[in-house]
Amino acid sequence: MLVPDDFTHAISDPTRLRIMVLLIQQEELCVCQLTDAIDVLQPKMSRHLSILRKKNILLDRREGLWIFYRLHPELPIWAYKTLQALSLGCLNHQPYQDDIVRVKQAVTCLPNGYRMKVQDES
Amino acid sequence: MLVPDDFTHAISDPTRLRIMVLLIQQEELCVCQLTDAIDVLQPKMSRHLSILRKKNILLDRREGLWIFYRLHPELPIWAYKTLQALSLGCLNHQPYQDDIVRVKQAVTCLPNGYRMKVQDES
DNA sequence: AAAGCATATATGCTGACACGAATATGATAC
DNA sequence: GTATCATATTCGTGTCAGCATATATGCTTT
Repeated sequence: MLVPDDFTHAISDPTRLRIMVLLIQQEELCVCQLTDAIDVLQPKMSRHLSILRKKNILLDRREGLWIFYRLHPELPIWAYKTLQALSLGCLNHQPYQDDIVRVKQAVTCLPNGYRMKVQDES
Repeated sequence: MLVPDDFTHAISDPTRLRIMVLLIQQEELCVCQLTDAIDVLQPKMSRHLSILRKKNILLDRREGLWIFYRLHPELPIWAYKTLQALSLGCLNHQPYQDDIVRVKQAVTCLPNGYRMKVQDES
């Protein structure tokens, strides 16, 4: 079960906080989308996701080549509210604002096993 | 100005989180009361308070021998809400529950420059 | 269906760096 | 001088990034 000390440690790393802010907004994202949005090397992303997963803060789901991550459905209410309040502050700052923009422009994962660059929507 | 990364780092240390949970509930506490409640060595307490003070998360005020700490009045709203949500979770766990009990039993700071052990209220 | 290849993700390992604990010392108020 | 609180130093520990490599899945070809 998630305890406050584990939770605060988990979100104290800048990369992990960026992941959490994205997943509060985006419901579900695969590793490559997160890697593109936050612009880190893939092993680094994978390691941080592993930490969040092992603490039952994130839940993963495999679909073909991709592994999708989302907030753990049994995340305690206090933890969820903490994330909400925190992300409120993050959305006024960088790099969180740009992360949101980038994740929407990031590649899409397709059922046929390929990734597709999203076209400019304007 | 306080940014999310600094804030999450500040509350990621167990001792500092315990301090914050106490100060969300108790308005204002002096160093010796905090030291008694959390039961750490005084230099350790002082160092963690210094970190929170320098980040404008806590504000200090000297009164004679004692230095009182409280939440910084200009703490951003998102940070305050984050602390509220977090402390909600902490109050279901140890050592936070006992901290509250101990801080109420802790010594009182008197205007004459001495400390007095609080009598059992029961 | 099996082999070979490409892509997505995870993990061992290592070096660099940051952080906390404890002790001792310094500063301020009375 | 005594009490409260802050700071400096040392030291051990933990953690992160980056690289190399391993694993898993899905296509394609035969």
